[in-house]
Amino acid sequence: MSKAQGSAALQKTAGTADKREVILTSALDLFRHYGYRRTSMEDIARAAAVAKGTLYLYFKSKDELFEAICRSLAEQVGEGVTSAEALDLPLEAKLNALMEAKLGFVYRWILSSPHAAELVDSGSRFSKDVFGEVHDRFHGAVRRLVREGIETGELDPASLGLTDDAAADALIAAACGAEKAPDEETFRTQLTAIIRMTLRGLRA
Amino acid sequence: MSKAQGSAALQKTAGTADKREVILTSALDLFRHYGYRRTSMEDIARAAAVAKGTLYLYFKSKDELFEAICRSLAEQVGEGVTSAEALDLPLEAKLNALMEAKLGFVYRWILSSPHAAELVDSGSRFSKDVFGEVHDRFHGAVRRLVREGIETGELDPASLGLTDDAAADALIAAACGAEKAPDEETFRTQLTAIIRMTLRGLRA
Amino acid sequence: MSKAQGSAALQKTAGTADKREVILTSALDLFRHYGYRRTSMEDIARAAAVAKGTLYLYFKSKDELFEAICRSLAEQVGEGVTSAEALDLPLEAKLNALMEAKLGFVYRWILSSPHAAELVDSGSRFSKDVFGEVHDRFHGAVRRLVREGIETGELDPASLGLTDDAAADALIAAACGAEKAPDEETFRTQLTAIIRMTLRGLRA
Amino acid sequence: MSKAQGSAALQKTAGTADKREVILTSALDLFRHYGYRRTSMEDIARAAAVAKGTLYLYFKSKDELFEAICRSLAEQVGEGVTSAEALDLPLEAKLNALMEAKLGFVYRWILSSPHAAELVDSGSRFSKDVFGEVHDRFHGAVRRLVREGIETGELDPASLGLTDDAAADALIAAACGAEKAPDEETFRTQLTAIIRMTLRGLRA
DNA sequence: CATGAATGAGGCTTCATTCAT
DNA sequence: GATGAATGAAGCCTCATTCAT
Repeated sequence: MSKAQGSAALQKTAGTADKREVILTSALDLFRHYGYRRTSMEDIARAAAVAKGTLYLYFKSKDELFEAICRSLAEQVGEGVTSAEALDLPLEAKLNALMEAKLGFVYRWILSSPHAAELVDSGSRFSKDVFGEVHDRFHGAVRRLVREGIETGELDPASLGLTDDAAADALIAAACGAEKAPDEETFRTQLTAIIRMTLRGLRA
Repeated sequence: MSKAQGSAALQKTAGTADKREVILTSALDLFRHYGYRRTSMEDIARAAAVAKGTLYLYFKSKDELFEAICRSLAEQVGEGVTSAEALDLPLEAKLNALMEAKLGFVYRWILSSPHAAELVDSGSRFSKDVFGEVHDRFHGAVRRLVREGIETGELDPASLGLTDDAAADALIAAACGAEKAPDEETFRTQLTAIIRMTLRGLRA
Repeated sequence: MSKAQGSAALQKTAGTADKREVILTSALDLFRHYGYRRTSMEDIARAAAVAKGTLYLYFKSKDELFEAICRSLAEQVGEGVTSAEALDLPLEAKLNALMEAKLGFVYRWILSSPHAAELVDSGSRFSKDVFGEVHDRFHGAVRRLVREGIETGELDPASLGLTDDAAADALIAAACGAEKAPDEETFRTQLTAIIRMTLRGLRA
Repeated sequence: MSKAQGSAALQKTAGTADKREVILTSALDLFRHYGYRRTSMEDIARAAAVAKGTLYLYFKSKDELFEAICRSLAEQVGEGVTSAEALDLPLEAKLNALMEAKLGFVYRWILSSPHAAELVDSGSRFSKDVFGEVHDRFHGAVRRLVREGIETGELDPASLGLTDDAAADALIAAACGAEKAPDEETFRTQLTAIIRMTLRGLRA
């Protein structure tokens, strides 16, 4: 009924040019709160303060609307990762920045939702394609960072019986574990702790 | 259509007494393969070789059927954790056993499915309650293990600026990151790597 | 609204075994009165005194329901043609019987409807297949009849510059013109007149 | 999508004065190819290279647009019939000319379309009114022709037990049967054959 | 206990029509 | 006059759930 009346009011003041944006925002909001299944196109239309038919002027179907949301998020994450990659920082700080860029953003926008998992799953049909590029870039950045650490003698995965890449992958996997944190503060605390622990474990 | 004809035939031979079990098994199977949304009560009935109405003799609703599955899984995980806890092993081996008991089982049954996320999400409404107890027990076990390690002088979280419990929580979080592995072998490899890295990081 | 309340009441007394039949009858009735487009599944359900969902237990879609109607009619026409073919009558009488079997039935059930044309067209996607067999049988019967007439010396299409089959085809086409009659009496009168005229024209 | 892009381009060069004509032409084209239901106002607008709203400047509704098409066709048929009526030809030739004027035109523009039936039906609500006048004129012309034939002694419907008008009506009905021909050549062949047969049947 | 035919609310989508620019 | 973004009623279909047998 009045699921998203509040945000509708706020967004109504937005110009008509970016109605598409309003729809995307409203939809993401509802998906995060109620999940993909439980959010009907009617709900989205109401939240965006447009008619149901209007949604179909901007998105061919509910699925495509969802895909557009994902694409938009992926883009933002991508930019964050690229920025972090350009920073000139010591190893641990840079790893933190990279992880924060990737996981932090995703965390704040998606995973903090009670329906995070379903959202990710609903998109699983295409999320490989949508999130693939940014994921690869992130992966590459971490691997490079690890290799640099090895070259400078700061890291030594071999002493743990790990190849360079296996170490990087494990580093990433471990950091991802922080995503399950119940709130953002915990998330950040855990992410830092994990990175510190694992990096120390990899040190020569 | 014939989604689960195969298992239906197999299960038909089961006694009528454990029809409830057959339904649970068939449903889990379908949920894992097709997701919660795309699995209809009709599909489940067919797979379990019973009539649709029969499902409602054993479970009040689709949601409750799903909850029962979760409860059953939680029970099995709980038993595994308890067993692992009772083992008399060195620190790293025991941590591995505990993690394997908790994560490995969940991984094999849920997360390895292409619809893992949706399943986890579908249960999010109540998963706290269902998985809460086993989760707490697991958590307690790891914390105890960490404290033991500190007492024996093997671990020293303080040197990383972490409290005992924060270290245990980060350990768990990091291990959970392995759940995203694409296949079981990778999962096991990464789990081992993560534990080795983090434990070494925590060593005195 | 109350489009077909009347027939609904009548049909409600029918046994549940032939609910499929009730649906078919109700649907044909509505299609004839209101056309395919203007008849909604809801209307049909109401007329058949069943729920909307029930329709889908018997027919996969609106189109398929329509196809089933056509198939049923084709079957009945086919039987009529077969019966007429078996009769032992003089040429003109037999031609009349055949035409009546084919055109008369179609006329009474479909073409008398103000939406006849749309119905035929709606089915055009498959009507070739559905009505094809009966149409061919009818065609063959008329052609055989014409050839017999020629053999007995009663007919002589050649004197009009027509081959045997062209004569038969023209005979059929001419008779079909009667289908446009505004009422059944006119239809029958015209059919008789057309057959008499054309046959006399073909006589030796 | 690009249903009628081609003709759109061609028609774009037309002056704005006869935009109405362009719309009519484009719409008829689409109706013939795709049927009334499957042709949306959007399709028509695109094909006519105007905006959707423009259609409503010239026609109050989709139905009225269709009615205008019918009216335009009726007018052309009417002119054809009037021309044929004025010709000074022997009986059979004149009948052929009249039939060709009426049926041939309709055939070429409507009935040759795969959606003929639906079109005819879509107009059934008002086609009596639209096609009524031309139909009556045609009817009258044929009846007069028959009466002339009787007066000159060329025809003798009474010998078949038919009144003058019944004979004329049956003649028309029979000729209409040719409309179902699959292609124009067959149509013309059958029309000629039907007229020859029936006229010979009516000869004294 | 078991069945499965029946239900009907609810979801997604289309499209004729309107109206502010 | 012309536009095309916006509308919202209406249609088709799915599926969790019920209940008479």
